[in-house]
Amino acid sequence: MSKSGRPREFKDTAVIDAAIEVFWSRGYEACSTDDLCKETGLGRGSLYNAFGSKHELYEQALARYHQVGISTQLDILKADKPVKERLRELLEWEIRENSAAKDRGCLLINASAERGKSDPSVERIFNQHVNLLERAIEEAMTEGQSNGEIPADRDAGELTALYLSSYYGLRVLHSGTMNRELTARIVDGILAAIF
Amino acid sequence: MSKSGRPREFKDTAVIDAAIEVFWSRGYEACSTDDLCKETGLGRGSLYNAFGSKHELYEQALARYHQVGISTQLDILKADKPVKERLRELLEWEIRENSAAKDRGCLLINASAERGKSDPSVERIFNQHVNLLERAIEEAMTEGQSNGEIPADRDAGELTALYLSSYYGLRVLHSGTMNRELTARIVDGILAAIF
DNA sequence: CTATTTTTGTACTGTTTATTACAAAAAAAT
DNA sequence: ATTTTTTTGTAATAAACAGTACAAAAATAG
Repeated sequence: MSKSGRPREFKDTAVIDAAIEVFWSRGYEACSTDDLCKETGLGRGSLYNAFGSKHELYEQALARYHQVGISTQLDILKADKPVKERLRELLEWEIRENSAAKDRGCLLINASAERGKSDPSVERIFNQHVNLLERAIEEAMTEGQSNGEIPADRDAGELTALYLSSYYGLRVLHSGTMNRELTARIVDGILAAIF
Repeated sequence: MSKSGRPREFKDTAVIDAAIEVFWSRGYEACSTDDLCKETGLGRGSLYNAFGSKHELYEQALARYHQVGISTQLDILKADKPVKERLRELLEWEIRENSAAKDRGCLLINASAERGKSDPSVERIFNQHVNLLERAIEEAMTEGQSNGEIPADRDAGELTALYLSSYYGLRVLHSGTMNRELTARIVDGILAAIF
């Protein structure tokens, strides 16, 4: 059972990774299908044959970025370490990640800001990402409270919301201002507020 | 000394306000000069004669949005009230503001996410906005410490960074997820962490 | 080899884009 | 009333856009 003809000359994931780079650097509207062809190395025929449209490729790029990103973040939050270390390491991961991404910030936040109100698929994936992160943070908080790292009389939901919002603020302010002193103070301030 | 001919049929500020609405709803790249003409009510001739280009109108829109926004936020932060009330009121202002803006969030954050890395004027105005906000928050924090509202042994710079990042996270998460329970918990969590 | 299937590059399509050109209109100055 | 200055709407322009058509190429299956 297989009538395979000529095989593809590219790996889908490599193309999507290249597309992530393009959308990350220029955003959705400012990048053209020509840009996508050039950066992925595909011709128009191949690109449209494999992905259907610019928007479908965008969706796959966001989905992959989400997938990779959420898994590394959840790994950090669920590691077998003191809660304080995990929460610090997530913040430090963001610092490194943003540097590696040339201060372009988080692709999902950028997508939400550019297209969240006009593209339901962007809104959906952004919500999913935040939700998974929020749940993992809350688990860490309650764990910290039951092992004595965090005062048990504080509201776990509030602690979670505080950390989550500071984390997203960090991402926006770090890439937007590139003020390293400010970001260092944010990291210290978040941890000092919880522990 | 004035050789004035036919006077304008529009007020510049009204046109810029209409342009703010367009850029806020669609972003920079996704909105066309036709959109701008339709929403401002100007013909192409008038628009180009008065503003020069789409980008120059964008710059004026961002500048006006910044001006109006920073002044109301600084008014709240410098009001003659307990520091705790001021800091709460800024968060509550954001809730109302975002609702009034139909969950489109902050135009400057959106602009920074869409174009911060490719448009120097966006980066400049975003930095200026954040800086003014940061300074006013720090003033409020040190004032709170000297009048006993805030424990004096905590680092004012860290408290400022914490509040600022949470505030920006609130803005992003509020408009991005439209999760009202989360935003309420963020507000409570920020205040509980400082007072 | 031949038949079949799929990929690939190129040329093309029709639309939309930002911006300009320009003449008619409208007001003010003299 | 005529000149001067500016605004205004329309028409035009050239480039860029997302997407399509299609034939040649390349591989497998038999």
